Parts: sequence; structure tokens; C-alpha cells
Amino acid sequence: MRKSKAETAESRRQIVAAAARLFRERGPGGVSVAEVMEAAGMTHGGFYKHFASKDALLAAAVEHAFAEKLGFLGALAPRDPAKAVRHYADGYLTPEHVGDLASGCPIAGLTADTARGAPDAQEALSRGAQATLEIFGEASESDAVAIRRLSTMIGAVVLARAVTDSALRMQILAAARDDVLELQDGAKL
Amino acid sequence: MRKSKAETAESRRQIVAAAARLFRERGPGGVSVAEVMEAAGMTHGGFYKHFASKDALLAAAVEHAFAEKLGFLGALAPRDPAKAVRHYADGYLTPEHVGDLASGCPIAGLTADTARGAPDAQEALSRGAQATLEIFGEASESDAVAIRRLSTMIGAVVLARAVTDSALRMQILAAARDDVLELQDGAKL
DNA sequence: TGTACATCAGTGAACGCGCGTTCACTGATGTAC
DNA sequence: TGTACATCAGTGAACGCGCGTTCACTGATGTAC
Repeated sequence: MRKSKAETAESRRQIVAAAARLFRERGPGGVSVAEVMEAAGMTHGGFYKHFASKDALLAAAVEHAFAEKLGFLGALAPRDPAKAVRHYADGYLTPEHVGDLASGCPIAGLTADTARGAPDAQEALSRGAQATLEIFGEASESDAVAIRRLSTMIGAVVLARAVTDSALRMQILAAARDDVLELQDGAKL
Repeated sequence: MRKSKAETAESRRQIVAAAARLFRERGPGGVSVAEVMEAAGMTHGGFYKHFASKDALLAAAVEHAFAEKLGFLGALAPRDPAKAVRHYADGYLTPEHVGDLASGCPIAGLTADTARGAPDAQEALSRGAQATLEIFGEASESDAVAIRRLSTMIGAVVLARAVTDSALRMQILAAARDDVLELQDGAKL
């Protein structure tokens, strides 16, 4: 039962979207191709009509995750970069983000996996990280400050995920939020 | 061929040490029990004389990784906490650490894996993270500053691992190093 | 515009393969007397 | 201290099982005339 071009494109979109969520939630190794296909509403056999391998899907999923994450940020940034970054950081440094791996930051969630030998996905992750840094750069007085802001945000979420005590978790997020959002030595935000 | 108690303890140590390296390098899901046992100089069959499951080994491996990482830091900290943290950060924010997953920071390397459903390992990771935070707290003027320092360090290493361009990688490490080590608003370090 | 044929998205069974775990066995260690 | 026996660390084969990937097949879509 051949599908129309539009349906094929839509199928591919569904597969990538499902993979982007599942891979972040359970890790690329913790999700089977069959599970991704089922989440996309198909059976596993057709997968290879869309992707050459599971690794290729991971690369597409990383790209999709960044497109979703940076969509709003990138659209607002040219007009008001400081506001865009402030809004992004505001949602980033929350217990919701810490608890929601499935739609969370791909850098915080997938770097370890891609660095362990998924070259195509690693390239996609690198492009996404650079794009994020560029937007942060527009809102910061220097590249170094942009790097520090993004590093602190990523590190705080990772550290908050490492910690099981929820009071400490909140303390970590609050400390990072103060650092990234509040005025410090005349920052623009 | 039963082994003496001392030999048994030594075997266990070898298994945990091998696991601590391999799990960080390739991820818990990327290493088989047989590979860990081979790296420890044994065959896979004897594994369950030491651990109830692969997950239990992961928890022990996380604990071992922190003990190794924090050994020197924890020993020096009571005498000169600022110097201890400075030395730790100095080795942490290097391209060597970024490239060396196998003996790298367990928080930066394993948080995603343990958060995805390895409760015992997650507890071990949480204890290690709290111990690290406590040492940082002794060297910092407030808990918030300690959290920011550690967050920035972790985030910078994760971001540096996400990025494939080595010049940008160095720039990330340098920016974080300036932030964590250099004087900023009268910090103690 | 209509027709005949080639294409190909998706299905579901099947393929090796490697995994975590179990188990019978071995023989040196530990222990009870 | 010596002896007889129980213990148990480690071996290597075997167990299900689920995985990524392949494949023959189906039938609607796309295309050439």
C-alpha cells in the first residue's frame, strides 16, 4: 500500500518526533526501533524505507529536538535577544525541565550518548549547541559571558538531575537562576 | 577452585574498577557483563558470586568513581579548601578531562544514564554529588556560590563534549575556568 | 483525460547475534573436631 | 596440630529473549504514453 509523497513525509516526521522524545527519555540504547515505530503509529518493518540505520534516526532526532527547542528562541532573538534568552533560561531552570527528560535540552540529555560513538548524531548535537551559543552571544556582552551562562544552565540541570533530594534540587536551580538571570557585574539580562 | 577471602575481595575490587571505567567510557548499556569480567581478568560466569545484577554493579561503580575522584580533594579540603577546589577545577576544565570519559566526572558522564531508571546507581550518584557540593561549600562564601561553581564546571565539560570544533571547545573551557578560578566579586578562590 | 505499468511505503515473518542470567561442576579454602 | 568435610569463587556451556536488520509481499500512488 504505497503512500503519497505527503503521507510519506508525514510518516517520517512522526518517526523523528517519536524518536526525539523516546531517545531523550530512555536513552538511544534503551529504545528499540520497533518502539519508535509503534509510537509513530506504524510497524517496525517500514523503518528502513526512511532511514539507513538507527544511528541515522538518532541524528535526525537530535536535529528535530533542537529545532523544537530553538524555534521560539531563534524567532524572538533578532528582535530582543536579551528577552529571548531570559525567557529561555526561565523555563530551563525549573523542576519541570529537570524531571522531563523526554522534551528536555538535548545537550544536557544526549551529550554522553552521542559522544560514545554516534558520529552523525554528534555532529547534529554540535550544530545545535553552536546555534544556541550564537543566540546567547547576541544577548551577552561577550562570547565568554554567553558561554558561562549556557554552561551554568546546563550544569545546573545535570546536577539537579543527579541529586535525589528535592530541596537541594530546588536550591541548585535557584542559585543558577540568580546567576544567569539576575544582574551580575552589569550584565545585559 | 575456591579463592581466599583476600583474593575474593581483590576480585571484587577489580570488577568494580573495570566497571567504573568501562561504564563511563561506553555507557552502562554499551558494556556487557562479560566485557567487564574480562577486563577484570575473569570469565563472566563468576560475576553473580559478587553482585546480584548488572544494576548493582553500576551502583558500586558510581561509588568507586566518586571515591577515586574525591579522594585527593577530600583529603586536602579540611586543611585548605580553597586550594583543594582550585586544584580540582584546574584539572576538571581541561581538554584531557573532556576527552577522557573513562576516568571523567561521574556527574557529567553518568547522570543521564542513572536518571533513566537505575535507582541504586542514582542514589550513589546523588551521594557523590552532595559530597562534592559540601567540599565546594567549604571553599566558597555561600552555598549558592558553591552550586554555581560546580554547575558551571559540569556544564562547561558537557558543552565542550557536545561541540566538535576544538577551538570552540578550548574557548568554552577557558571561559569557565576564568569564571570558576579567577576573582569575581571578591570570591575566595 | 484515460490507461497500463513501474514504483515504493508499509506489513509481518524471519535472520543472526549478543545480551543478562542460570547452572552443573571443580578444587582450593575455611572450619569443626 | 592434623584430618575430614562443607563451603564457595571461578569456569564455561547453556537458557531465553529482544535487538537491528532483511526480505517477500501487497496494493495504492505516480508516471509515461
